[in-house]
Amino acid sequence: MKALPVLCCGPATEPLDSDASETVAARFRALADPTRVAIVNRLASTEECCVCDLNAAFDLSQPTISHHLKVLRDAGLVESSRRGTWAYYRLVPDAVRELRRTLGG
Amino acid sequence: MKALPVLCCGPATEPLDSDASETVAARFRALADPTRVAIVNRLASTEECCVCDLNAAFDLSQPTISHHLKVLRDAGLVESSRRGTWAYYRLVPDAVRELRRTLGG
DNA sequence: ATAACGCATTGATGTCTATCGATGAAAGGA
DNA sequence: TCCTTTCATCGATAGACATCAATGCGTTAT
Repeated sequence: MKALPVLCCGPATEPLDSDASETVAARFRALADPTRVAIVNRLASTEECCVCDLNAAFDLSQPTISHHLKVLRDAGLVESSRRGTWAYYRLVPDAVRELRRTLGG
Repeated sequence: MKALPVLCCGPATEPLDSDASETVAARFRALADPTRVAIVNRLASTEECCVCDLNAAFDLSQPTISHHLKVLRDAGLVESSRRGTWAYYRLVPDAVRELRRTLGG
């Protein structure tokens, strides 16, 4: 999981090389699906959430939710920990902040 | 081109309905490609740019660049105007700000 | 020990998308 | 008028992705 350039689209932005563009695009790609946006949205106001709740909240199969969580994990936007049988997911606020900062401001 | 919800991922975020999630995801999807990130990056520091310059700057065919510009236009992130034979593209700073705000202020 | 539950992974499938060559449309120049 | 340039659109294709059923694995309950 590579570090994000400071700016991509804000005023006074420095030119990105193609590698940096790919890194930024990869981060946005993680949020380019409505289900993942909804998952992140839920985690943003829930502190912590077990997968079973997400499975219940979305009208999608359990493997599909698991897939989306993996995409978000690989992007560094969420992190998880197992406690007993359950897996709990949390948002990584720094990752969101970093992404916001990339948009300038 | 729908309006973006105020927040999707910031602290104290309100729950998004599935329609709002799709709207947010669509905006991110426009930036989910390295070429489009690079185009937006270039426009962010160039004020205005004709398509011919973009064609020269990227190692991609002219139809491909044109396709990416259409995606960015449909997302409201850029706008264009023709002057004579040339088409000039500009960033829409408000769209970028709106997207940044969605990530939490 | 065995059944049941929670979650991840695998494999398959249909859809979306990035890319290109070919073509079209509009404008300018010879 | 005809040719050239600039850009958009069309049609085709290969690769990526969202989705599900089936399966595997670890944990808890009976």
